[in-house]
Amino acid sequence: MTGPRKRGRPAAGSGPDNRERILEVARKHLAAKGFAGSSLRAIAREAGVDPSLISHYFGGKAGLLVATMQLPFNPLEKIPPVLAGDVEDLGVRLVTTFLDAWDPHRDVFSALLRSTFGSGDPASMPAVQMAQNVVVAGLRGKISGPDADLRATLAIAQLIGIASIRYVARLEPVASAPAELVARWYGPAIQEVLTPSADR
Amino acid sequence: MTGPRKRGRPAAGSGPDNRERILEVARKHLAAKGFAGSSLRAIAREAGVDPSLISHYFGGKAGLLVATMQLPFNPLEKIPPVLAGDVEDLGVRLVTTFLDAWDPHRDVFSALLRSTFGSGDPASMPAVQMAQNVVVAGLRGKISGPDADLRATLAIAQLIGIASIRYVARLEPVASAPAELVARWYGPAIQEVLTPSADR
DNA sequence: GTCTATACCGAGATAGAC
DNA sequence: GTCTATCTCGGTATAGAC
Repeated sequence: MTGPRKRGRPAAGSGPDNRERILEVARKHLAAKGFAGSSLRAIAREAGVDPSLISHYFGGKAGLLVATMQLPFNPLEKIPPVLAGDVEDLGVRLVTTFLDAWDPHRDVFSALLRSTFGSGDPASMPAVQMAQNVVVAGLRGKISGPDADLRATLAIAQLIGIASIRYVARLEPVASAPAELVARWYGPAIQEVLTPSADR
Repeated sequence: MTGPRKRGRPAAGSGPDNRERILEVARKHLAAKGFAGSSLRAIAREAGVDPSLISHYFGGKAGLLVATMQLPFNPLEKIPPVLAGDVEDLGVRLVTTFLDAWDPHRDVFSALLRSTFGSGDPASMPAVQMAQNVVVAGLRGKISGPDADLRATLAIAQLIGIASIRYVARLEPVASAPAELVARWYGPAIQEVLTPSADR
Protein backbone atom coordinates (compact mmCIF):
# COMPACT_ATOMS: atom_id res chain seq x y z
CA MET A 1 0.00 0.00 0.00
CA THR A 2 2.98 2.29 -0.24
CA GLY A 3 2.46 3.33 -3.84
CA PRO A 4 -0.41 2.80 -6.23
CA ARG A 5 1.54 0.42 -8.49
CA LYS A 6 5.00 0.19 -10.07
CA ARG A 7 7.46 -2.11 -8.34
CA GLY A 8 11.02 -3.30 -8.62
CA ARG A 9 12.12 -0.88 -11.31
CA PRO A 10 10.61 2.56 -11.06
CA ALA A 11 13.62 4.15 -12.75
CA ALA A 12 13.99 5.47 -16.28
CA GLY A 13 11.06 7.81 -16.22
CA SER A 14 7.89 6.34 -17.65
CA GLY A 15 9.72 5.00 -20.67
CA PRO A 16 7.95 2.33 -22.64
CA ASP A 17 10.44 -0.40 -21.87
CA ASN A 18 7.37 -2.11 -20.59
CA ARG A 19 7.27 -4.30 -23.66
CA GLU A 20 10.76 -5.61 -23.05
CA ARG A 21 10.20 -6.08 -19.34
CA ILE A 22 7.04 -8.04 -20.01
CA LEU A 23 8.94 -10.32 -22.37
CA GLU A 24 11.65 -10.88 -19.79
CA VAL A 25 9.21 -11.86 -17.10
CA ALA A 26 7.18 -13.96 -19.53
CA ARG A 27 10.24 -15.90 -20.67
CA LYS A 28 11.03 -16.71 -17.08
CA HIS A 29 7.51 -17.80 -16.22
CA LEU A 30 7.01 -19.86 -19.35
CA ALA A 31 10.27 -21.73 -18.93
CA ALA A 32 9.68 -22.36 -15.25
CA LYS A 33 6.01 -23.17 -15.17
CA GLY A 34 5.02 -24.01 -18.72
CA PHE A 35 2.38 -22.36 -20.80
CA ALA A 36 -0.63 -23.54 -18.86
CA GLY A 37 1.03 -22.96 -15.52
CA SER A 38 1.80 -19.36 -16.34
CA SER A 39 -0.79 -16.69 -15.74
CA LEU A 40 -1.08 -13.46 -17.64
CA ARG A 41 -2.13 -11.78 -14.44
CA ALA A 42 0.92 -13.03 -12.54
CA ILE A 43 3.26 -11.94 -15.31
CA ALA A 44 1.59 -8.56 -15.43
CA ARG A 45 1.84 -8.17 -11.67
CA GLU A 46 5.55 -8.96 -11.65
CA ALA A 47 6.21 -6.69 -14.60
CA GLY A 48 4.27 -3.93 -12.93
CA VAL A 49 1.71 -3.48 -15.67
CA ASP A 50 -1.97 -4.13 -16.15
CA PRO A 51 -2.97 -7.59 -17.45
CA SER A 52 -4.89 -6.14 -20.35
CA LEU A 53 -1.80 -4.32 -21.52
CA ILE A 54 -0.24 -7.66 -22.38
CA SER A 55 -3.21 -8.68 -24.48
CA HIS A 56 -3.08 -5.26 -26.03
CA TYR A 57 0.56 -5.62 -27.02
CA PHE A 58 0.76 -9.24 -28.05
CA GLY A 59 -2.83 -10.12 -28.79
CA GLY A 60 -3.31 -12.63 -26.01
CA LYS A 61 -1.49 -15.35 -24.19
CA ALA A 62 -0.56 -17.32 -27.31
CA GLY A 63 0.79 -14.18 -28.95
CA LEU A 64 2.94 -13.56 -25.90
CA LEU A 65 4.40 -17.01 -26.26
CA VAL A 66 5.26 -16.37 -29.89
CA ALA A 67 6.78 -12.98 -29.11
CA THR A 68 8.80 -14.63 -26.37
CA MET A 69 10.31 -17.04 -28.82
CA GLN A 70 12.00 -14.49 -31.01
CA LEU A 71 15.50 -15.76 -31.60
CA PRO A 72 18.69 -14.11 -32.88
CA PHE A 73 18.87 -16.89 -35.46
CA ASN A 74 16.63 -18.95 -37.68
CA PRO A 75 16.59 -22.62 -36.64
CA LEU A 76 15.82 -23.74 -40.16
CA GLU A 77 18.97 -22.17 -41.54
CA LYS A 78 21.06 -24.43 -39.37
CA ILE A 79 19.84 -27.61 -41.02
CA PRO A 80 21.34 -27.58 -44.54
CA PRO A 81 25.00 -27.14 -43.46
CA VAL A 82 24.67 -30.06 -41.08
CA LEU A 83 23.28 -32.30 -43.77
CA ALA A 84 25.82 -31.14 -46.32
CA GLY A 85 28.83 -32.60 -44.54
CA ASP A 86 30.17 -36.12 -44.45
CA VAL A 87 27.75 -38.91 -43.52
CA GLU A 88 30.35 -40.58 -41.35
CA ASP A 89 30.03 -38.11 -38.50
CA LEU A 90 26.54 -36.83 -39.17
CA GLY A 91 25.53 -37.95 -35.69
CA VAL A 92 28.01 -35.80 -33.78
CA ARG A 93 27.40 -32.87 -36.10
CA LEU A 94 23.67 -33.10 -35.45
CA VAL A 95 23.97 -32.98 -31.66
CA THR A 96 26.73 -30.42 -31.68
CA THR A 97 24.85 -28.02 -33.90
CA PHE A 98 21.64 -28.62 -32.01
CA LEU A 99 23.18 -27.96 -28.61
CA ASP A 100 25.28 -25.02 -29.74
CA ALA A 101 22.21 -23.39 -31.21
CA TRP A 102 19.84 -23.99 -28.31
CA ASP A 103 22.06 -23.96 -25.23
CA PRO A 104 22.06 -20.15 -25.08
CA HIS A 105 18.27 -20.21 -25.41
CA ARG A 106 17.30 -23.16 -23.27
CA ASP A 107 14.49 -21.18 -21.68
CA VAL A 108 12.97 -20.59 -25.10
CA PHE A 109 13.25 -24.20 -26.13
CA SER A 110 11.86 -25.36 -22.82
CA ALA A 111 8.89 -23.07 -23.17
CA LEU A 112 8.31 -24.21 -26.73
CA LEU A 113 8.47 -27.90 -25.95
CA ARG A 114 6.39 -27.59 -22.81
CA SER A 115 3.78 -25.59 -24.63
CA THR A 116 3.41 -28.01 -27.50
CA PHE A 117 3.29 -30.96 -25.11
CA GLY A 118 1.13 -29.27 -22.56
CA SER A 119 -2.09 -29.07 -24.45
CA GLY A 120 -3.62 -29.19 -27.87
CA ASP A 121 -3.77 -31.77 -30.59
CA PRO A 122 -0.57 -33.82 -30.98
CA ALA A 123 -1.06 -33.90 -34.74
CA SER A 124 -0.81 -30.15 -35.03
CA MET A 125 2.21 -29.36 -32.88
CA PRO A 126 4.22 -26.86 -34.92
CA ALA A 127 7.62 -27.79 -33.55
CA VAL A 128 7.04 -31.47 -34.21
CA GLN A 129 5.70 -30.86 -37.67
CA MET A 130 8.77 -28.81 -38.46
CA ALA A 131 10.93 -31.67 -37.29
CA GLN A 132 8.94 -34.10 -39.37
CA ASN A 133 8.91 -32.16 -42.61
CA VAL A 134 12.31 -30.54 -42.64
CA VAL A 135 14.69 -32.65 -40.66
CA VAL A 136 13.35 -36.10 -41.39
CA ALA A 137 13.04 -35.32 -45.08
CA GLY A 138 16.61 -34.08 -45.19
CA LEU A 139 17.98 -37.01 -43.23
CA ARG A 140 16.19 -39.58 -45.32
CA GLY A 141 18.01 -38.36 -48.40
CA LYS A 142 21.37 -38.83 -46.72
CA ILE A 143 20.99 -42.31 -45.33
CA SER A 144 20.42 -45.63 -47.00
CA GLY A 145 19.50 -49.17 -46.10
CA PRO A 146 16.23 -50.69 -44.91
CA ASP A 147 13.67 -48.67 -42.93
CA ALA A 148 15.38 -45.40 -43.79
CA ASP A 149 12.46 -43.22 -42.83
CA LEU A 150 11.95 -45.10 -39.59
CA ARG A 151 15.58 -44.61 -38.68
CA ALA A 152 15.48 -40.91 -39.60
CA THR A 153 12.54 -40.43 -37.28
CA LEU A 154 14.38 -42.32 -34.55
CA ALA A 155 17.19 -39.78 -34.85
CA ILE A 156 14.65 -37.04 -34.22
CA ALA A 157 13.44 -38.95 -31.20
CA GLN A 158 16.95 -38.85 -29.82
CA LEU A 159 17.18 -35.09 -30.28
CA ILE A 160 13.85 -34.57 -28.55
CA GLY A 161 15.22 -36.84 -25.85
CA ILE A 162 18.27 -34.77 -24.90
CA ALA A 163 16.30 -31.57 -25.22
CA SER A 164 13.77 -32.94 -22.73
CA ILE A 165 16.43 -33.97 -20.25
CA ARG A 166 18.83 -31.06 -20.70
CA TYR A 167 16.41 -28.18 -21.13
CA VAL A 168 13.09 -29.16 -19.61
CA ALA A 169 13.72 -31.69 -16.86
CA ARG A 170 17.28 -30.42 -16.36
CA LEU A 171 18.57 -33.70 -14.99
CA GLU A 172 22.16 -33.69 -13.86
CA PRO A 173 24.78 -34.27 -15.00
CA VAL A 174 23.38 -33.87 -18.49
CA ALA A 175 21.92 -30.43 -17.82
CA SER A 176 25.18 -28.70 -16.99
CA ALA A 177 27.69 -30.87 -18.80
CA PRO A 178 29.56 -29.06 -21.57
CA ALA A 179 27.91 -29.52 -24.94
CA GLU A 180 31.09 -30.96 -26.34
CA LEU A 181 31.11 -33.77 -23.77
CA VAL A 182 27.48 -34.64 -24.37
CA ALA A 183 28.02 -34.69 -28.11
CA ARG A 184 30.99 -37.02 -27.76
CA TRP A 185 28.83 -39.71 -26.16
CA TYR A 186 25.47 -39.00 -27.71
CA GLY A 187 26.65 -38.38 -31.26
CA PRO A 188 27.77 -41.95 -31.89
CA ALA A 189 24.42 -43.19 -30.59
CA ILE A 190 22.60 -41.14 -33.20
CA GLN A 191 25.12 -42.26 -35.76
CA GLU A 192 24.19 -45.85 -34.94
CA VAL A 193 20.62 -45.43 -36.20
CA LEU A 194 21.73 -43.45 -39.24
CA THR A 195 24.52 -45.75 -40.36
CA PRO A 196 24.27 -48.99 -38.39
CA SER A 197 27.56 -50.68 -37.64
CA ALA A 198 26.16 -54.12 -38.43
CA ASP A 199 23.39 -55.68 -40.49
CA ARG A 200 20.08 -56.29 -38.78
CA MET B 1 -33.62 -31.78 -26.59
CA THR B 2 -34.89 -35.33 -26.68
CA GLY B 3 -34.08 -36.30 -23.12
CA PRO B 4 -32.89 -34.34 -20.11
CA ARG B 5 -29.40 -35.87 -20.19
CA LYS B 6 -27.83 -39.27 -20.71
CA ARG B 7 -26.29 -39.81 -24.13
CA GLY B 8 -24.63 -42.50 -26.19
CA ARG B 9 -25.16 -45.29 -23.76
CA PRO B 10 -28.50 -45.30 -22.05
CA ALA B 11 -28.46 -49.05 -21.54
CA ALA B 12 -27.78 -51.06 -18.40
CA GLY B 13 -30.41 -49.45 -16.23
CA SER B 14 -29.13 -46.68 -14.02
CA GLY B 15 -26.18 -48.73 -12.88
CA PRO B 16 -23.31 -46.83 -11.33
CA ASP B 17 -20.82 -47.63 -14.04
CA ASN B 18 -20.44 -43.88 -14.09
CA ARG B 19 -17.09 -44.09 -12.38
CA GLU B 20 -15.71 -46.29 -15.11
CA ARG B 21 -17.24 -44.24 -17.89
CA ILE B 22 -15.72 -41.08 -16.47
CA LEU B 23 -12.32 -42.72 -16.43
CA GLU B 24 -12.72 -43.86 -20.03
CA VAL B 25 -13.61 -40.41 -21.24
CA ALA B 26 -10.92 -38.80 -19.09
CA ARG B 27 -8.22 -41.09 -20.45
CA LYS B 28 -9.20 -40.13 -23.96
CA HIS B 29 -9.27 -36.41 -23.27
CA LEU B 30 -6.02 -36.36 -21.30
CA ALA B 31 -4.12 -38.29 -23.95
CA ALA B 32 -5.51 -36.21 -26.79
CA LYS B 33 -5.45 -32.73 -25.30
CA GLY B 34 -3.10 -32.89 -22.35
CA PHE B 35 -3.87 -32.02 -18.77
CA ALA B 36 -4.34 -28.29 -19.23
CA GLY B 37 -6.26 -28.70 -22.46
CA SER B 38 -8.77 -31.04 -20.88
CA SER B 39 -11.73 -29.64 -19.05
CA LEU B 40 -13.54 -31.31 -16.19
CA ARG B 41 -16.78 -29.88 -17.48
CA ALA B 42 -16.24 -31.24 -20.98
CA ILE B 43 -15.39 -34.67 -19.63
CA ALA B 44 -18.45 -34.58 -17.40
CA ARG B 45 -20.64 -33.54 -20.32
CA GLU B 46 -19.42 -36.36 -22.51
CA ALA B 47 -19.75 -38.87 -19.72
CA GLY B 48 -23.28 -37.65 -19.00
CA VAL B 49 -22.66 -36.70 -15.40
CA ASP B 50 -22.42 -33.54 -13.36
CA PRO B 51 -18.99 -31.88 -13.10
CA SER B 52 -19.08 -31.94 -9.32
CA LEU B 53 -19.43 -35.69 -9.36
CA ILE B 54 -15.93 -36.00 -10.74
CA SER B 55 -14.47 -33.89 -7.98
CA HIS B 56 -16.57 -35.89 -5.55
CA TYR B 57 -15.18 -39.20 -6.75
CA PHE B 58 -11.58 -38.34 -7.45
CA GLY B 59 -11.02 -35.24 -5.38
CA GLY B 60 -10.38 -32.84 -8.22
CA LYS B 61 -8.70 -32.70 -11.58
CA ALA B 62 -5.31 -33.88 -10.36
CA GLY B 63 -6.94 -36.81 -8.61
CA LEU B 64 -8.70 -37.72 -11.82
CA LEU B 65 -5.36 -37.79 -13.58
CA VAL B 66 -3.94 -40.11 -10.95
CA ALA B 67 -6.97 -42.39 -11.04
CA THR B 68 -6.65 -42.48 -14.80
CA MET B 69 -3.15 -43.77 -14.54
CA GLN B 70 -3.98 -46.95 -12.72
CA LEU B 71 -2.15 -49.73 -14.49
CA PRO B 72 -2.49 -53.51 -14.50
CA PHE B 73 1.21 -53.64 -13.65
CA ASN B 74 3.80 -51.83 -11.60
CA PRO B 75 6.37 -50.08 -13.79
CA LEU B 76 9.02 -50.34 -11.10
CA GLU B 77 8.81 -54.13 -11.06
CA LYS B 78 9.92 -54.23 -14.66
CA ILE B 79 13.28 -52.65 -13.96
CA PRO B 80 15.26 -55.27 -12.01
CA PRO B 81 14.85 -58.13 -14.54
CA VAL B 82 16.07 -55.88 -17.32
CA LEU B 83 19.16 -54.89 -15.38
CA ALA B 84 19.82 -58.45 -14.28
CA GLY B 85 20.59 -59.81 -17.75
CA ASP B 86 23.70 -59.62 -19.84
CA VAL B 87 25.26 -56.19 -20.38
CA GLU B 88 25.93 -56.96 -24.02
CA ASP B 89 22.32 -56.50 -25.11
CA LEU B 90 21.11 -54.26 -22.33
CA GLY B 91 20.12 -51.67 -24.93
CA VAL B 92 17.67 -53.81 -26.84
CA ARG B 93 16.29 -55.26 -23.63
CA LEU B 94 15.64 -51.76 -22.32
CA VAL B 95 13.65 -50.63 -25.36
CA THR B 96 11.86 -53.92 -25.78
CA THR B 97 10.69 -54.04 -22.19
CA PHE B 98 9.81 -50.39 -22.23
CA LEU B 99 7.71 -50.63 -25.39
CA ASP B 100 6.09 -53.92 -24.48
CA ALA B 101 5.03 -52.49 -21.17
CA TRP B 102 3.73 -49.16 -22.41
CA ASP B 103 2.44 -49.88 -25.91
CA PRO B 104 -0.87 -51.23 -24.57
CA HIS B 105 -1.19 -48.12 -22.41
CA ARG B 106 0.09 -45.39 -24.70
CA ASP B 107 -2.78 -43.13 -23.72
CA VAL B 108 -1.76 -43.35 -20.11
CA PHE B 109 1.88 -42.66 -20.82
CA SER B 110 0.99 -39.79 -23.10
CA ALA B 111 -1.19 -38.25 -20.44
CA LEU B 112 1.53 -38.70 -17.83
CA LEU B 113 4.30 -37.20 -19.93
CA ARG B 114 2.17 -34.34 -21.18
CA SER B 115 1.02 -33.53 -17.67
CA THR B 116 4.47 -33.48 -16.15
CA PHE B 117 5.86 -31.43 -19.02
CA GLY B 118 2.85 -29.21 -19.35
CA SER B 119 3.12 -27.24 -16.16
CA GLY B 120 4.67 -27.15 -12.76
CA ASP B 121 8.23 -27.09 -11.58
CA PRO B 122 10.62 -29.15 -13.70
CA ALA B 123 12.54 -30.16 -10.60
CA SER B 124 9.56 -31.90 -9.08
CA MET B 125 8.25 -33.96 -11.95
CA PRO B 126 7.45 -37.34 -10.40
CA ALA B 127 7.96 -39.40 -13.53
CA VAL B 128 11.33 -37.83 -14.21
CA GLN B 129 12.43 -38.19 -10.62
CA MET B 130 11.50 -41.84 -10.75
CA ALA B 131 13.60 -42.22 -13.87
CA GLN B 132 16.46 -40.42 -12.21
CA ASN B 133 16.47 -42.33 -8.94
CA VAL B 134 15.59 -45.82 -10.00
CA VAL B 135 16.71 -46.31 -13.56
CA VAL B 136 19.81 -44.18 -13.63
CA ALA B 137 20.98 -45.59 -10.33
CA GLY B 138 20.47 -49.13 -11.59
CA LEU B 139 22.16 -48.48 -14.91
CA ARG B 140 25.16 -46.82 -13.37
CA GLY B 141 25.93 -49.98 -11.47
CA LYS B 142 25.94 -52.01 -14.63
CA ILE B 143 28.14 -49.89 -16.84
CA SER B 144 31.74 -48.82 -16.53
CA GLY B 145 34.16 -46.38 -18.09
CA PRO B 146 34.36 -42.61 -17.91
CA ASP B 147 31.29 -40.43 -17.39
CA ALA B 148 29.20 -43.41 -16.33
CA ASP B 149 26.44 -41.36 -14.75
CA LEU B 150 26.32 -39.00 -17.70
CA ARG B 151 25.92 -41.92 -20.09
CA ALA B 152 23.25 -43.55 -17.92
CA THR B 153 21.25 -40.34 -18.02
CA LEU B 154 21.70 -40.16 -21.78
CA ALA B 155 20.10 -43.59 -22.02
CA ILE B 156 17.10 -42.23 -20.16
CA ALA B 157 17.01 -39.34 -22.60
CA GLN B 158 16.70 -41.83 -25.43
CA LEU B 159 13.78 -43.58 -23.76
CA ILE B 160 11.99 -40.29 -23.19
CA GLY B 161 12.72 -39.59 -26.84
CA ILE B 162 10.91 -42.57 -28.33
CA ALA B 163 8.09 -42.20 -25.87
CA SER B 164 7.62 -38.61 -27.01
CA ILE B 165 7.60 -39.53 -30.68
CA ARG B 166 5.69 -42.80 -30.45
CA TYR B 167 3.13 -41.99 -27.78
CA VAL B 168 2.72 -38.22 -27.64
CA ALA B 169 3.54 -36.77 -31.05
CA ARG B 170 2.71 -40.07 -32.77
CA LEU B 171 4.99 -39.45 -35.72
CA GLU B 172 4.91 -42.07 -38.43
CA PRO B 173 6.34 -44.50 -39.11
CA VAL B 174 7.59 -44.80 -35.54
CA ALA B 175 4.14 -44.58 -34.03
CA SER B 176 2.70 -47.66 -35.67
CA ALA B 177 5.81 -49.68 -36.38
CA PRO B 178 5.94 -52.99 -34.49
CA ALA B 179 7.82 -52.69 -31.23
CA GLU B 180 10.19 -55.40 -32.33
CA LEU B 181 11.27 -53.40 -35.37
CA VAL B 182 11.82 -50.23 -33.40
CA ALA B 183 13.84 -52.09 -30.81
CA ARG B 184 16.05 -53.62 -33.49
CA TRP B 185 17.22 -50.20 -34.64
CA TYR B 186 16.94 -48.19 -31.45
CA GLY B 187 18.38 -50.79 -29.07
CA PRO B 188 21.91 -50.65 -30.53
CA ALA B 189 21.83 -46.86 -30.29
CA ILE B 190 21.16 -47.05 -26.57
CA GLN B 191 23.76 -49.75 -26.30
CA GLU B 192 26.27 -47.33 -27.82
CA VAL B 193 26.07 -44.96 -24.87
CA LEU B 194 26.07 -47.79 -22.33
CA THR B 195 29.01 -49.74 -23.76
CA PRO B 196 30.72 -47.58 -26.40
CA SER B 197 32.23 -49.46 -29.31
CA ALA B 198 35.36 -47.30 -29.26
CA ASP B 199 37.33 -45.16 -26.86
CA ARG B 200 36.52 -41.48 -26.77
C1' DG C 1 -23.55 -43.83 -1.36
C1' DT C 2 -24.80 -41.66 -5.74
C1' DC C 3 -25.82 -37.74 -7.85
C1' DT C 4 -27.40 -32.68 -8.92
C1' DA C 5 -27.73 -27.60 -8.12
C1' DT C 6 -25.68 -23.57 -6.87
C1' DA C 7 -22.37 -20.36 -5.79
C1' DC C 8 -17.55 -18.63 -5.56
C1' DC C 9 -13.13 -17.39 -7.31
C1' DG C 10 -9.43 -16.95 -10.66
C1' DA C 11 -8.22 -16.61 -15.50
C1' DG C 12 -8.27 -14.82 -20.46
C1' DA C 13 -10.53 -11.90 -23.84
C1' DT C 14 -12.80 -7.73 -25.23
C1' DA C 15 -14.74 -2.98 -25.32
C1' DG C 16 -14.42 1.34 -24.08
C1' DA C 17 -13.30 5.43 -20.98
C1' DC C 18 -9.54 8.56 -19.78
C1' DG D 1 -0.87 4.21 -23.89
C1' DT D 2 -3.04 3.04 -19.77
C1' DC D 3 -6.55 1.34 -17.01
C1' DT D 4 -11.45 -0.16 -15.70
C1' DA D 5 -15.46 -2.81 -16.26
C1' DT D 6 -17.50 -6.91 -17.89
C1' DC D 7 -18.15 -11.38 -20.20
C1' DT D 8 -17.37 -16.26 -20.34
C1' DC D 9 -15.17 -20.37 -19.06
C1' DG D 10 -13.03 -23.61 -15.87
C1' DG D 11 -12.08 -25.82 -11.14
C1' DT D 12 -13.80 -26.36 -6.62
C1' DA D 13 -16.50 -26.50 -2.21
C1' DT D 14 -20.89 -26.91 -0.18
C1' DA D 15 -25.70 -28.22 0.49
C1' DG D 16 -28.95 -31.20 -0.19
C1' DA D 17 -32.15 -34.43 -3.01
C1' DC D 18 -32.78 -39.37 -3.93
